[in-house]
Amino acid sequence: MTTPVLDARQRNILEAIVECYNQTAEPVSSRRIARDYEMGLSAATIRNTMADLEDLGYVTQPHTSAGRIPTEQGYRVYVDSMMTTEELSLREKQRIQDGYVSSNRDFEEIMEQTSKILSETSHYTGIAVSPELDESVLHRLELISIDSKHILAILLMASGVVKNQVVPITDNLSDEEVSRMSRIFNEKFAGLPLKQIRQTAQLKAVFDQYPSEPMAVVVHHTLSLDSEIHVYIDGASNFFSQPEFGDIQKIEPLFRVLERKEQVADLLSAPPSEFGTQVLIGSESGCEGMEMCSIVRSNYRTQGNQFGTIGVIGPTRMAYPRVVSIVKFTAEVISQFFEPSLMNFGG
Amino acid sequence: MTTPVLDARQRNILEAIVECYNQTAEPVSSRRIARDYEMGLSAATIRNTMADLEDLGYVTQPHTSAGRIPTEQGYRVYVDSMMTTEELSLREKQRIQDGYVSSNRDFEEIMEQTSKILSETSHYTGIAVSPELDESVLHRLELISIDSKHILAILLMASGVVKNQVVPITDNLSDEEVSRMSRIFNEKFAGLPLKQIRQTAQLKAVFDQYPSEPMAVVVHHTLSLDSEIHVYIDGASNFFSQPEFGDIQKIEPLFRVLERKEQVADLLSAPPSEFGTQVLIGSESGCEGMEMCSIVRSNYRTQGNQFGTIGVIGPTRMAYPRVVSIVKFTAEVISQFFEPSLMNFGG
DNA sequence: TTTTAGCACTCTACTCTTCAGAGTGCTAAG
DNA sequence: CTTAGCACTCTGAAGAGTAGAGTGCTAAAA
Repeated sequence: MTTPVLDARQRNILEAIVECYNQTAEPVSSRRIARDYEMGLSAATIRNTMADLEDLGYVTQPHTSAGRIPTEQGYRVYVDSMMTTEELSLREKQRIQDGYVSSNRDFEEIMEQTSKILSETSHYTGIAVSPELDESVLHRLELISIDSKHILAILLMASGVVKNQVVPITDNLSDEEVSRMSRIFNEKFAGLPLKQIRQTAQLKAVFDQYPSEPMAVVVHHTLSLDSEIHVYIDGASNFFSQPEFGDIQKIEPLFRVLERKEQVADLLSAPPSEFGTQVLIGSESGCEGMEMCSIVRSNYRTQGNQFGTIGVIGPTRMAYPRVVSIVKFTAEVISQFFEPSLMNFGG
Repeated sequence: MTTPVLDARQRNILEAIVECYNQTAEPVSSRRIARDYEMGLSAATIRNTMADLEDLGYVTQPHTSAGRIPTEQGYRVYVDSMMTTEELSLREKQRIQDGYVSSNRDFEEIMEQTSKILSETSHYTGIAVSPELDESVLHRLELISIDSKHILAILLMASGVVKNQVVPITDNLSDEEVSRMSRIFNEKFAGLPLKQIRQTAQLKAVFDQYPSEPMAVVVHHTLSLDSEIHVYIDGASNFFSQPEFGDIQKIEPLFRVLERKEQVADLLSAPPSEFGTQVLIGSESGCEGMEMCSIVRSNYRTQGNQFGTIGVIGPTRMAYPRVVSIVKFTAEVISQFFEPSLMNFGG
């Protein structure tokens, strides 16, 4: 399907409709555009053009005698080829960066702060999704003997993330045995992604050098750690301030979706081909309950070349230029946190 | 203020009003009670008693020609002296315990599962609050040298919780120096609650045995770790199913509160004098936005004799007997997870 | 050929009224 | 002390009327 080309006037009027509707949340009338946007055209002329835009599918009328509101298709061309993504002011950039000062650069804390900062600066719902641990590269494993029945396995990931796992053991192992185990493990596996380690570790032959029982237990438990993607959400209740969500029927399905973390993670995670910042408008997300929402998302990079996602969910009637700038800039800020100079222990 | 004593009939009718209202969410009429509850009394007689109950403050009328609904005071006597807390069926107990089978006994995962289980079995909002780390006893500190610029500090808490902290250092420290630092630290501090360690560590004299600079840095960073209480919430959108929350004005303030995790933690955390299971009805919680809600909460015990809280938040019109049983039982199940036989490394 | 003024038409949203139904309080009889 | 009966009150739904906003169309003006 080829999108019909709009002439200059049609573009101007569509842009005016989008911007006016985004401010007021009410259908935009021809008179309003004639009055508020200096086009040198009368309301009647604008009416004609609006009828054209409606035929082309860019705007629609809630009812016969109402103004126009943009369709998803209308928003799509606006986002793709009309809006000018404004650079954030220094003040706002500072504000975003300041949001992180209190944090200890602890991974979880950064994620939490991110969702909060995104929601507070955008006034919509902020979301941060951790990278999939499974794809992440193991830098080193450390084993510590806790007591006669437990070992603590510490996984230092190349990304800077640290994960623990308590491993129950039956035999009492000496400190030497424990450190030998970690040495063997690291010789085999340090530098590989967890996923691959998991696959390889199933081959028993790998451990023929060592009495297989305790080693197998340790490996098994170590690798069975929670590899879930974590999702951090903040500012969901900002939706209550949006007039078009002033109705329970409108807002309930949305909150039901936001409570299913895995679904939110899928929603935010871009197809691997696409990097950078994207906008999903309305039903483009393909998510039931999110038809009235748009998503602005962006990738960040952790050190092990892992990618996580952050984003903002708001009403379709969203301040796109601003939100795109915020999400993009915040993703850059996070990526910096994970840059070698700051967090390197993967020399 | 002494609560007036109710006679048997008044008690029966109050109980009937509470139970009927809890089922229907609509004001209860005298006729309905006469018909549905076998009291051998006519509607007129019940009306008289209802008027008495209203004078005493146990029930109220939304408007002159409507039935009665219980007041907070009415719910209070119901919860305190009328309802019979039913024992959960074996099936339900099983269901709760099964909710944990997939989990690795990892602390965070148990908390997440708990909020989910509470919400799914109660059909209200389930909440789990971790114990305050600050009060928690440190079992042992381990230091691992990561690279020339970073040490990893691992805090093994007596409760079974494990926390990490990456500590940046300036001098390159040998493995022996690192292990000597942890030895000194443990000699001084193992077995003490974090809070006390924090206070003592401020006295420089404590470290006179060791070149104070690197040690001080390590101690400072180690103790500055995120000691926040974590709050896990699930099933908040169950409120949408409650007819009395069918209005944005009713549900918005509630969701605003649920988004402020610290506030939820305060709400759930009982005054230290009270253990066991408690019910907070309506404005008893003293929390703005929660006037239409009740809270059922219970403590669980971690191994270091630390106490966390779990609970359920639902409408004042809540199935109290059932929810109290659920919360109580779930708290017992969690406490078992932390029992020495399963998780001991604090010999 | 394009733009605009004018006008009839349509639809919404608000207000007002009416009316049935539900439930009470009161009174007087059982 | 209990109950039947009845007048009274209040809600909520349904219907009618109205003002206002906005459109589409037509015919004149540029």
